[in-house]
Amino acid sequence: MDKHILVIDDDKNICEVIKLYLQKEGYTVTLAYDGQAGIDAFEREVPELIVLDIMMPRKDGWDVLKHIRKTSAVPVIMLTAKGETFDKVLGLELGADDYIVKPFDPKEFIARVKAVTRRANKQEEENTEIVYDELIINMSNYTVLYKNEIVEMPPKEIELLSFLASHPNKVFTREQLLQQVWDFEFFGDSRTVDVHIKRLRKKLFDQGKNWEIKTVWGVGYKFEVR
Amino acid sequence: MDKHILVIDDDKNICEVIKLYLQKEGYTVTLAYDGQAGIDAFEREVPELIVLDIMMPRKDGWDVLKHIRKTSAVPVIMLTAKGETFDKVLGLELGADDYIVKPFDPKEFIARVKAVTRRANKQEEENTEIVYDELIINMSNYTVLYKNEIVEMPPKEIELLSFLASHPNKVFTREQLLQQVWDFEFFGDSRTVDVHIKRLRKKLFDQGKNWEIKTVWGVGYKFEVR
DNA sequence: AAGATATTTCATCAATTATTCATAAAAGGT
DNA sequence: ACCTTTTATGAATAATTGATGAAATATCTT
Repeated sequence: MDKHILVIDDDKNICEVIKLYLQKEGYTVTLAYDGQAGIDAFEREVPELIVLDIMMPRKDGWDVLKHIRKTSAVPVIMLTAKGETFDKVLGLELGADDYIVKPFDPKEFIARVKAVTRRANKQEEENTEIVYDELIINMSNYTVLYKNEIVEMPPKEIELLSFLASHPNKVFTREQLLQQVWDFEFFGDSRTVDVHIKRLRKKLFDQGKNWEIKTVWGVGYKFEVR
Repeated sequence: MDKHILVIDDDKNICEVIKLYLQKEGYTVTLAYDGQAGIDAFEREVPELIVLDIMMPRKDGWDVLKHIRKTSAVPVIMLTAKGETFDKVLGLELGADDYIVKPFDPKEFIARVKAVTRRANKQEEENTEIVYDELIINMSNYTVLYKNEIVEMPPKEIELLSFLASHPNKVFTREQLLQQVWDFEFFGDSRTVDVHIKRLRKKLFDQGKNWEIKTVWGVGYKFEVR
């Protein structure tokens, strides 16, 4: 994942502040100081999210959004100054994902950014089908096919399998898995992961497949593909 | 690793004291006596860590931090005088990594410095792949490839190998290795290192490779590259 | 609300890895 | 060559970590 965000706003101070916050969260940030520059940057960089001010000289935020939506479903958060009325209907129609009123609380801003990107990523994940040889994980209908047979599995197991399988060969600690697959802030027993791994292995047990859920002793688990 | 630290504080006495402690730990130290000088030094030197006082004339610590964070994720420890309240929220938002209240205990200070740098280095190391000819150490998979074959190894050995290999030609004493590769404060037998070295050599034994884990008599070990 | 299903926790055992120790071997100094 | 210091190594022991079945909770269905 690239974690790249494009910020389009003619107020350079605001840009800087936003950039700061986002960078602290680990995002790479591109700034554009007017609508046209924003469109150019967008076409050059393929960001994961766009933060877009409405009131800008020449090409305003609505124009930019319209333009972007012609070719892309990238999530967009609109910025609007206090006092300015935000036309929700228009926003909705044009496909804005959220809007924030300036001046805003940094925490809230970050929270919204995360919410929107999470939603978007999820949607992406939900529509993904992961295929390894005879294993097909389909997250849009929560089914797992193994050797052409449907393997019945509870959701958590599917999610865990899906997460591991979508990052092949990378080792994750139990803590990382709990964070990624379980709820955002989950402080349960890390043995929980073991149990789910065990069940997955039991259900998908077989010789001679080209992948395997492997234990990395003292570290965690990985979905290993040969 | 450069082990270079930049200290920014207008109190020259404190600067000197800090410098002393840090140098005793083997760091190279640059001092800057006001915010602007600090920024200049930062741009010139690329330190591994910055120690930054908040209350300074003209450009205060927050300004400096803001400036630095525009371009860099270098770890920063903030200094704050007793009585002064440290705005944790602001600190967190701006991306400070830790803060220490003056006057401080030298031991604690050093401990924090080490903790912060360790954290930063770890993150860097976790995503690294080290390649020497026919040896490939991948820390994100926890795998070692030697002559295109996976060499199974317990984690400690991989970590030791990885550490040595990522500092080629540098000699480490057993004590240093215990500190760096083992847990922070590990007071075990230093022969433990020998045993792990032995096992590594056994597993990676071969003639005519362009690297070697070499014993430096009376000192320690190094990963020597020809 | 009862029953079914899913998830988490827990206790125990087995497997793996880490550490220590005793002894042998090697290196350095005189 | 001889003695001292340091390192290498094999084997024993200790400590950690993982797998697993079963029990306890939580969640979902009807």
